[in-house]
Parts: sequence; C-alpha cells; structure tokens
Amino acid sequence: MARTTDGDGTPVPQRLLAAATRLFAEQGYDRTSVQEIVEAAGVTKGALYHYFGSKEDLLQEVYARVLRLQQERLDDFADSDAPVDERLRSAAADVVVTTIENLDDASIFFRSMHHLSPEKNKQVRSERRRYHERFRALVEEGQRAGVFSSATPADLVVDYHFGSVHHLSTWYRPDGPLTPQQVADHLADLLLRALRP
Amino acid sequence: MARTTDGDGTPVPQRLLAAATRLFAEQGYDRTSVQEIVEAAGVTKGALYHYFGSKEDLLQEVYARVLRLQQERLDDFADSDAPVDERLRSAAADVVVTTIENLDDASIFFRSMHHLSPEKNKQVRSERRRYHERFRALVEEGQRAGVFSSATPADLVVDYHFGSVHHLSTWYRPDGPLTPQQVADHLADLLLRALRP
Amino acid sequence: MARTTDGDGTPVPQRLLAAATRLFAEQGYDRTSVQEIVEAAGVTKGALYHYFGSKEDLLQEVYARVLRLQQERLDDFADSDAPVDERLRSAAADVVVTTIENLDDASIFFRSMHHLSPEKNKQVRSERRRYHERFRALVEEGQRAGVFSSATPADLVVDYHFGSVHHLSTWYRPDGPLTPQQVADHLADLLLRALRP
Amino acid sequence: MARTTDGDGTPVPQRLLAAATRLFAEQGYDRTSVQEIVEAAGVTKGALYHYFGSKEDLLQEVYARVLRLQQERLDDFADSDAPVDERLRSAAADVVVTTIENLDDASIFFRSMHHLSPEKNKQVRSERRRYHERFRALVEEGQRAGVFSSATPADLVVDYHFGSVHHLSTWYRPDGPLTPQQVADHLADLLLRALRP
DNA sequence: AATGAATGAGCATTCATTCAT
DNA sequence: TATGAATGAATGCTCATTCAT
Repeated sequence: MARTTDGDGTPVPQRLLAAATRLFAEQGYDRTSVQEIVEAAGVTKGALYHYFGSKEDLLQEVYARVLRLQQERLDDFADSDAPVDERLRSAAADVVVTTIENLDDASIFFRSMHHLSPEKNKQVRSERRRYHERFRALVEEGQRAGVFSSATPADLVVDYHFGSVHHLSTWYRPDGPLTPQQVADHLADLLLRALRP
Repeated sequence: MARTTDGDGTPVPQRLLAAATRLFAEQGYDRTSVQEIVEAAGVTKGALYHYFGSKEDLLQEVYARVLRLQQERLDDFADSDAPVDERLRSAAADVVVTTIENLDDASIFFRSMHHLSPEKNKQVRSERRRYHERFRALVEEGQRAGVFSSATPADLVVDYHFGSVHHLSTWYRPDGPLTPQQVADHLADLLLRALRP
Repeated sequence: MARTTDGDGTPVPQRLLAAATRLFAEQGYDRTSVQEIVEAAGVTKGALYHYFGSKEDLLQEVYARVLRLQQERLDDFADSDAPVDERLRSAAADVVVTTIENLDDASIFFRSMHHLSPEKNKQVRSERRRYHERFRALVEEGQRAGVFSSATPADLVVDYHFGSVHHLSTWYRPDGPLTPQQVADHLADLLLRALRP
Repeated sequence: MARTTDGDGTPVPQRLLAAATRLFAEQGYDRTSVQEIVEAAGVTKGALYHYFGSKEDLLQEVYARVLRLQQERLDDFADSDAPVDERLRSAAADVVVTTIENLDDASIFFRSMHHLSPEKNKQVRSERRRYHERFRALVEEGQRAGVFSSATPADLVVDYHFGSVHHLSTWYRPDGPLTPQQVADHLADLLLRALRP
C-alpha cells in the first residue's frame, strides 16, 4: 500500500477533491480557504500543492469530473435505438435525477464558474457546449421528423430545459413532497408537452 | 444640495448603488472590493460607510430595488382584466424582457444571494416567495378554469419557467440573433404550449 | 431658557461630560468613540466640537473636575485644628469613601491618564503632585512631632496609601461584605498602625 | 532550526512576545498596532498570525508568562520553614523587587487587563485569585498564631499591600533615590508594622 | 448653537502560495 | 511524498475631525 492513502484507504488527491467539492458547494469558492480544504481532507497544505498547482486547479478538476460523468450518461441515452421522443424524454429526465443526486456539483457549477481564469473558463465552456449540442441534436432530429414542433429554435428549447435544471439547486429540498424521479418526470413531461406539434 | 451630489448631479448613495451593481455583476460579490466600488463611484470609503452599514447592506439594497420593480410589473399584468392565458403570457414574456434589460441585476441575483447573512437572506427569500406565489396563482387560476392542463403542479410550472429566466444571464448575448422581445415571445410560448390541456 | 439645555434641563457640556465619564470608565478611552458619546448625550458631533476642542480635551475635563473635588476635600480635612493623627486618619478615610463613591472617575484615572498628550499629561500630573504633597505634609508633621514613626520616608508612606486607593477600582464591589465606610476605616487604620512609633 | 530564528538566534514567538511586552507597556494595548509589533520583532504579520491567533492572544501570553513566574516565586517563599512573619516579609519584599525589575509587565497588567475578552479575562482573574489566596493564607496563618493583629480582615490586608505594588509602575523611577531593594524593604516593613498586634 | 456629509489615514485579520527540509 | 514556517499584498471596516450651511 502506497503512502498516498491514509487510514480510510482513499488516495489523497481524491480525498482533497471530495473535501473541496463539499466545501465549495456549502460556502462558495472564494469563501473556502485552502486551509479548510486540507483540514477536511486530513492532509497539509504542502500535500495539496504537490498534487494540484493551485486552488483554481482544484476547482477545474471538480468541473472536469462532473462534465465527464454527465456526457457519458447523455451519450448512452442518445445512442439508444428508441424513438426520438422517448430518447429525449429519458435524457431530459435523467439529467434532472443525476443533478438532484449531486446537488453539490450543480451548485458549484452555477455559482463558481466565473471564478476560473479566462483560459480555464473557455475550456470548461467548450466541454459544456459539446454537451449542449448533443442534446440539441436530439431536439432537431425530432423536429425534422415532425415529431416535435418547430415553432421554437432548438437552441432555445435546450436552454429552456437546462435553465430549469440549473434552478434545481435553488429550490429542490430532499425533504420536499416530490422524489427526484417524480420531479424529473414532471420536468421532462413539460418539455415534451411544449414540443407537441 | 451641493454636498450630496457631485459633478454629474447624481446623489452619492445612488452613485454607489449603481457602481456596486455593475461591479458585483462583472466580478462577483466577493471579488469586488469596497475600494473598487468607491473609486468607481468617485467617493471615499468613509462616504460609503456613512450611507451603508456594510458591503453586505449594499448588496441587499441592490436586491431590494430589483425586487420592488419586478413585483410592481408582475402585479400590473396580473391585475389586468384580460383572459388568464393572456395575462400569464404577458407576465411571462415581460419578466424575460426586463431581465434581459437588467442582466446585471439578474447575474447578481443568481450568483450572489448566498453571500447574504442568514437573516438578510431570509428576508430576500420571503420577498421572492411573494413574487413566486403571485405568479403561481395565475397558473392555478388557469388550471381551475380548465384553460391549462393540471398534469403538473403549479409550483413546478413556475420553477420551470423561472429557471429559464435565471439562466438567461448565462447564455444571452445582446449581439446574438434574437432580440429580447423575440426571446421573450419564444419562452412565453413554450410555457403556454406546455400548459395546453 | 437658553438653547444649551434639552428636555432634562441639563446644559449640553455637562451632559457630554457625564456621558463621556461613564463610557470612558466602562469601555476605556480608546474604545469609546465620539459617536457613542454624542449619542449617549443626545446631541450631535457638531455640538461636541463646539464645546470641546477634541476628544482628548473631554478627557482632560473629566480629570480636572475630579482633581478639583478631591483637593477641596483634602484641604478641608488638613486645615482643621484636630490633632495631626486625627487629621491624617480623617483624610485617609475620606479619600477612600469618595473614591468608592466615584469609582468611574477612579477607573478612568488609573487606566486612561497615559492617553493624554505630553503637555496635558504634565499639567494633570502637576495637580496630582500638589495633592500628594499636601498629604505628605501631614505625614511629615506627625513625624516631626514624634506621633508617627520616621522609619519610612513620608513620600513612600503616601504612595503606599494611595496605591491601595487606586487599587480599589480593581477589587471593590458595591455588593461585597463591607460598606464604603468600613473599608475606609480599615484602610486608614492600617495606615495609622503602620505609622505607630 | 534555521527558519525559526533570525540573526540573533531567538525564536520568532519569543521575539514577538518581547516586542509586544515592551510596546504594550510603553503605549498601551490599543495604541500599539500589530504592524509596530512585527516591525519591532523583525518579522511579518503573517508570521505573527502563524503563532498567535490574534493580538489579544499575544496579550494573554504576556500575562500567562508573568503569572507563572510570580506564582513560582511566591510558592517558594511561602513553603520555606522560616517563622511566618519572616516568610510574609520575604514574600512581600520579593514581589516588590521583581515587579520593579519587570515594570513593563506590571504596567500592562494594571492598564490593559480590561482589554481582554470576557472569557480570557475570567481565566487571568482566576489565576490572579490563586496568587492572592496563597498570600492571604500567610496573613491568616500569622493572625491565628497571634503574631499578627486580627483587627483587619486578611483579604483587605492583601489588597492593601498589592495596591502599593501595582502603584509602583506609576511612580517608581530607576534613577530615583532608592534602590529596588530599599523600596522593597520599606514597603514590606510598612506591612509588617501595620500587622503588629 | 448646531448639523451631518465627507474625509483619509489607520486598523486587525486573512490567505494563496513558496520553499528549505 | 510531504511538512509547516513565512511571506506580502489585499480586505472590510472604524474613527476623530472638518466645514459649508
């Protein structure tokens, strides 16, 4: 067993990433000090700077992990061979459920992205765009097939839906009346109903 | 009168509020220093603290002004005697247009609200709720009248729409292909289409 | 009735002096802001600076009033035609009683004197010295008459007694077991007993 | 080891403590800025806050060191097997000598203690009380043995003496006519004479 | 006699980052 | 691989004092 793990066996970089994610979500990026992160992870500052070049690098890693996960799930749904309306409904509902299950990640996304330096911001945005375009392609496919109304530009439809997804971290409470799946079904339903020809 | 205004004739508190609004939107609350604000407003720190108790008070004032304006507009639309679907469509489109026209305020709202202390946060949230409830009442009125589908709880419908409004500050660019009014019409249309029985 | 009094009829300068005395004693000179003083006195800053040149002037006035009172009392006792031991005992006990009755003044004296500028400090010290010398003269008179032991220099005897007087503000509590008069009698007794030949 | 010391080989925390002690005594706690302290110690602010949590912590450390030293000396004298009047005389004289030798510490004690937060103040006071009680026990022992008069409560006797000790920082000057030891002998003598039956 | 807006210098504290070990 | 002492610049805020009215 290498030195990079501690009592609990989790490697140091992952412990740092987990601690940072939780703290960034709870307090915001600027209000979380490097000292707090290393204390929560049970290591020292030197260790953090051994694995990450800066506090900002840590934030970017949090983003990278989330983006990778979301893109994988979207690709899976979009690549299935179900009818396009079912594929869109599944993907639209899934992003709601996984966002609720990782509300910390979502909070960080919509509140801390502007804390990245221009270059890193650009990189994250381009990965976001890839995600957005995959989703938009589904909408356009349905519009071309006449399954969805073409009254609204597909881009706007996607932003309409993702607006509500981002908004989840503002109002969703685990102890509220609806389960994540129920919320997801309702929101996907609203999207599909809005797209009825 | 001479003392409370400067070269441009605008009272000092309003100059400070305007400068703070712009800077909070551009850089975020934590990244904007009091020094930057007073320099942008052309006054000294002492003057700022003469009118505002703290940097946080300044942020709260920004919120208070926006909330007041939005509530007034919503009340006007909701109180008209047009049919309920027209009233909802007008209100839904209007909030989009005014949000786009004041994107700075919107950015601050969705990125900096968590920087308020618990008490102030509570106060702002309760005013937000009042706004939300007025909007929800419109949806419920239409559902009771059978004009709108009751498939989705009215609360969720409202959050669906406001998610897309908040999201505007993330993607809307003045030099994009759509005018504010066009965006507003499309988004209001999506809402009304989703509510078709 | 002039403008210098308010609802309660007390002239503004005296109200300021009383407020300052209380606040300086409670919080210390440096920790008391001019704003607090004027609020406690129910006037504005402009009024304070109309009557007093500076915050420091206010402190000096507090001193001046106390010194005047104490000197008057000491002179009365020292000038009586009782035997010297009785005169010393009376004066020694009286300064204890009046110090306890004005513990605020005493606290200020022993904690804030070093906040005066060199010139003002010098002036206060010279008035203190006059007081000290009058007291010392009583001791010396008794020593010359053989009523008091000459084993200790009179200066040191006076400092010994006044040390205990200054110390009162550290330990005396109105709700303690001894009345001011009892404390005074005990301390004067200790002084006289120490001076027995 | 190289890092924790500088040119003169004294560890940084001790250098800071020494500089703070001198400056607090000369100018008072509130009038001494953290900047002055670190400049006097030849380090930066960051270094100070690496070792001490706050300016107040620094003050408390000054107290803690003095209290420890004084308690040790008192215990040594009180535990000897000389007659009780000799033990009291030695202890009473010793506290005078060591106070004069550390007049800075004494000044801080009697002028800055009220600058501590309530909790820290309480802690320091309780250690003071332990010291006071050890001294009082000596007086009571002599009173029970009939060596000292019981006319005055022992508590008051202790406060009488310590008043004069505190007062030293007000009037004692190294270039005065009396050596520290002479002052100590006189003050101890006054105490013992006052206690004669 | 009194106001209160405005100043400007100063304050204690925080923090991401570096680097000798 | 990891430590932790040290840096140095920045931050929000306070306050005695001034002065046009």
